[in-house]
Amino acid sequence: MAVSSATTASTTLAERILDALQTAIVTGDLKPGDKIREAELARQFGTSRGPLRDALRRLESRRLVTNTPNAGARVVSLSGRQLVELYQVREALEGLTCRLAAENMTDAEIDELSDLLDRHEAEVRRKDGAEYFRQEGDLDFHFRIAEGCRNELLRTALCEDHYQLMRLYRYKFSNRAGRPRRALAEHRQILEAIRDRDGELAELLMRRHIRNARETFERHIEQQAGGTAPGEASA
Amino acid sequence: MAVSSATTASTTLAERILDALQTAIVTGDLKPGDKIREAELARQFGTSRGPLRDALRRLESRRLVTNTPNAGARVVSLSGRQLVELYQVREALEGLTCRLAAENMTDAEIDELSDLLDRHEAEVRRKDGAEYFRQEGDLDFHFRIAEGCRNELLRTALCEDHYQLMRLYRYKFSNRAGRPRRALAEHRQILEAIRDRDGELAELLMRRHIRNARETFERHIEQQAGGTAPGEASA
DNA sequence: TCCGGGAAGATTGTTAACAAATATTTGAGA
DNA sequence: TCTCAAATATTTGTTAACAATCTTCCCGGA
Repeated sequence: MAVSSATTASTTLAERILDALQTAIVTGDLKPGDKIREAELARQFGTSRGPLRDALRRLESRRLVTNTPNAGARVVSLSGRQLVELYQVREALEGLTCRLAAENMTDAEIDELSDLLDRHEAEVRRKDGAEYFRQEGDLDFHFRIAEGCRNELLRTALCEDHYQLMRLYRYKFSNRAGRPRRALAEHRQILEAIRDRDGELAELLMRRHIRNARETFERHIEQQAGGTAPGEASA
Repeated sequence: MAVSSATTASTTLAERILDALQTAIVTGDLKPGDKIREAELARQFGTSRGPLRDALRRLESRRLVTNTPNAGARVVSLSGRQLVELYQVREALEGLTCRLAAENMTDAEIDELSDLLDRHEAEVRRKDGAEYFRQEGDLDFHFRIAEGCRNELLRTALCEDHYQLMRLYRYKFSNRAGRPRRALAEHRQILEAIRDRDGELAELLMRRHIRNARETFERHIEQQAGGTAPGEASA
């Protein structure tokens, strides 16, 4: 999977469980709101509850799991409002990230980013390719930029926290026909600003890109108003 | 202590240890770079290593503790560069926060914020008061705004993560004579923008406020160039 | 039929002992 | 005296059992 970063052979058992659980959540094997029973999962992974609890605490810090004392853990379930909050924060954070990336990425990294967009363009032309793009390709672009910003705090916050949440809810986003193509065009614009080392413009374009995605999402949930908020357990 | 939020009687043992350890780190009982021995601390708290490890994982997610597998945990030790990164992120995050606060704070909250600044002004007039202000008062202002922004994601990121790190390094910041007074003036400006419900201006002023603090800090570490980076174990 | 109380069951929180890895000390050799 | 390696000691990672809490289901009463 392009986005899930390296599957490094983790040294400690808790870390391996963390990776496996995060993948299970993000790919949908565990769905938002699902109860997580420690004993059951521990048996499933062939370990004891200790390392599993350890992994759960880390997932909690990444906001992929919520825990209520003595009552247990569940896969996170965000309301529409919380998803809008996530977009608001992303707009500020990724705007900064993109400006820094324009200043700090190497020429080689920029060339690779360009290649990535070429591949995305080819994939968008095929129907299933558009599906792929919608699901993982878009985030791949953002991943690269976060890696290019040379600010470890930002990179971690985005790649390890925010983007994993976005993956979890990706099937809710950018559903409108034509959005993938438009998103790709926005990516190209951003790339050009980065290539010109125009940090100010890169920030502006990235903010607008995310604002567009948010507005698409807001229209989406407005359409099905009265219905259940996405990902929330039906009340 | 004004800043440390409520000392709620936590339900679970791990949470109580978390609070106690965070306080110990942030107040300086445990210093940056200090090794954390699980057995020793567990004995100190009168518990076993289980809940203590649990608390350590959570502190790790708040970036107050770093952990290397099989080698143990240490109190975080940020380089000058990492502190500048922290300021960069804060500028983006708190700018947004302040704009939202201008739109969403209640009139009552704004009045309380005004009272807080009055108290700070009185304290700045006394020498030791200036000291207090430099240490905790400044952050208190930022705490209130984060609580007023009505975005839970932002509030948590700032109050639970970033501000605690700032407290840890507060003795490194704003050391220049006159900075507390200037910071207080900036706070007043921000408050007025919030009272006018001028989100755009509030964001701009908050960003400038943090940028000023960062530049003060950058001059500070430039002065002692060649010396050890702040908080880093001397090489 | 609906509501509340309480016992039984399941689940999480905590503990202490064991296994594996890392740090430290000791001593031989140059 | 210094360096390197082996052995020892310390520390972290993991496990399984015990305690406390919550959830569920059943039953009696209105």
